[in-house]
Amino acid sequence: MGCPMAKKYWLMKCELSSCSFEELKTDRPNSTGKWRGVRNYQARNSIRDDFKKGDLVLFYQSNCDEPGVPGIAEVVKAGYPDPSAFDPDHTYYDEKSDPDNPTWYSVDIKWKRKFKSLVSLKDMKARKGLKDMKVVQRFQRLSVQPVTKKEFDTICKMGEK
DNA sequence: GCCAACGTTGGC
DNA sequence: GCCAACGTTGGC
Repeated sequence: MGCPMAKKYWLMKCELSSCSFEELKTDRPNSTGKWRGVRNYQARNSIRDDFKKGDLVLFYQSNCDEPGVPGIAEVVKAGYPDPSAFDPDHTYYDEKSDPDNPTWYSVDIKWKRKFKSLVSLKDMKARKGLKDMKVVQRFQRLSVQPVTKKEFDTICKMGEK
């Protein structure tokens, strides 16, 4: 364990229709959104094991005219069981998830900063230093992806232009 | 709205 | 435990 307090960086995808970056800021108590309904094991593992309070998140919007990253959010609460999996009335209910040994996990993220301009997927693809990012690769559907500090910084710089 | 990729499901 | 079928994702 070299540096246990080191911040981690993430990219989280969200469909524009279900939660825009603006909504996170203005429509959520304390500008904090509860990330529910992740039903993918790889993403689950990241959320359960690797997310830490204070980690920074690139908020990526998919399924819209201009897919891209409008800004940054911060992890405020990490790796707790996803309550929606235990609620039979909820869209994301999963009868196989046991409250004593939950299958699915949640994370809370807080709106932090909006870029001057959207960093679009197109721009990210055009940038050589970002070509290893999962999100620029075609058919990469994983909704929670780790990002390096360098990639994170590059995107911040692009957004502040 | 098309369609490629890929995760999940379920029959065997 | 293989693998075909099916559903979902998401850029275009």
